[in-house]
Amino acid sequence: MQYGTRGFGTYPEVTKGECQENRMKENSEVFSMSESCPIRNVLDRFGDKWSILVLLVLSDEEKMRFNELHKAIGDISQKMLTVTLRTLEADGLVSREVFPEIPPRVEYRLTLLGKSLMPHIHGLVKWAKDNQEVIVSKRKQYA
Amino acid sequence: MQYGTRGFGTYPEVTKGECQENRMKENSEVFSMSESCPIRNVLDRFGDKWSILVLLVLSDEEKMRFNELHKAIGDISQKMLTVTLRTLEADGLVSREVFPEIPPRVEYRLTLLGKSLMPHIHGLVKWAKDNQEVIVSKRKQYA
DNA sequence: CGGGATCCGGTGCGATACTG
DNA sequence: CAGTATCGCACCGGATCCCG
Repeated sequence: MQYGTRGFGTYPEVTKGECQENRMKENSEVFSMSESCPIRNVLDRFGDKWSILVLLVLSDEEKMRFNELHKAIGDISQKMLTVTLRTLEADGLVSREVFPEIPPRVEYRLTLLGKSLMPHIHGLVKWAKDNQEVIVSKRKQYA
Repeated sequence: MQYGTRGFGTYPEVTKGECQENRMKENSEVFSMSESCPIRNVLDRFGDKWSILVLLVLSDEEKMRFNELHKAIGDISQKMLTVTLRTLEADGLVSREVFPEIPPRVEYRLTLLGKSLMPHIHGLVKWAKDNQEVIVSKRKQYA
């Protein structure tokens, strides 16, 4: 996540099909547009292990504390929860509010940007629910 | 991908919020439902580096050969393209048709199941296109 | 052409311990 | 409570070689 250019960033090229900037003749080399390729940006962001899960959990509580998130997800380490939340914060998907109390309290919630993403995530999740049995059985019968 | 239970599989628990099977009182231990948790299944499947990209490329050509895919994506290694295609095939999202010719020809295309997933992927991609500039700038201004 | 097999480095991520 | 710091390793994925 926080390493290098973070995952996909290492791979500068884009797909011909979707990143239309460089639909040239049909030249040999597709050249780098990594920063501006939205596909790579999505995949980079959500290809990691926990982001979507954190977003999902946040999305049906609206405002959660660190340990609430931790318990809700169950098997994420503190480290990865922290890292994931920081990344989501950096991307503007999640807001982090610190209350100067003792003991400390920190509240996380989705930003508007974050909320605007959720329908698509939920779409995926719904699809997954509808089709997981088929997929699991297909996978089994696949030698 | 092909290791162990493949990525997310290693982490058996589920989220309380979405995998409703185990909304118990509020007991300490959420216990394993990995096989039946659709969220984990989605994330497991698409959390990898290339699956979505391959699906996207396939989705706007309908029928592609191995090397076409390879060129279209540009920076994927043969190995990962093979592995990704095999996984997608095992899951029933992509079909693989071998023509017994010389030189050999193999055609990949989305299955109906695969096609049914694409709207959601495209939703994500559209969101990414619409919001990437905001995100990139947010990330920069984030110390 | 469309892969499979093997080797191997970088890193994602968990476990553990410590702090304000 | 909400983290940070350090350590270690599995595993992801690229490079290379081979094969029908």
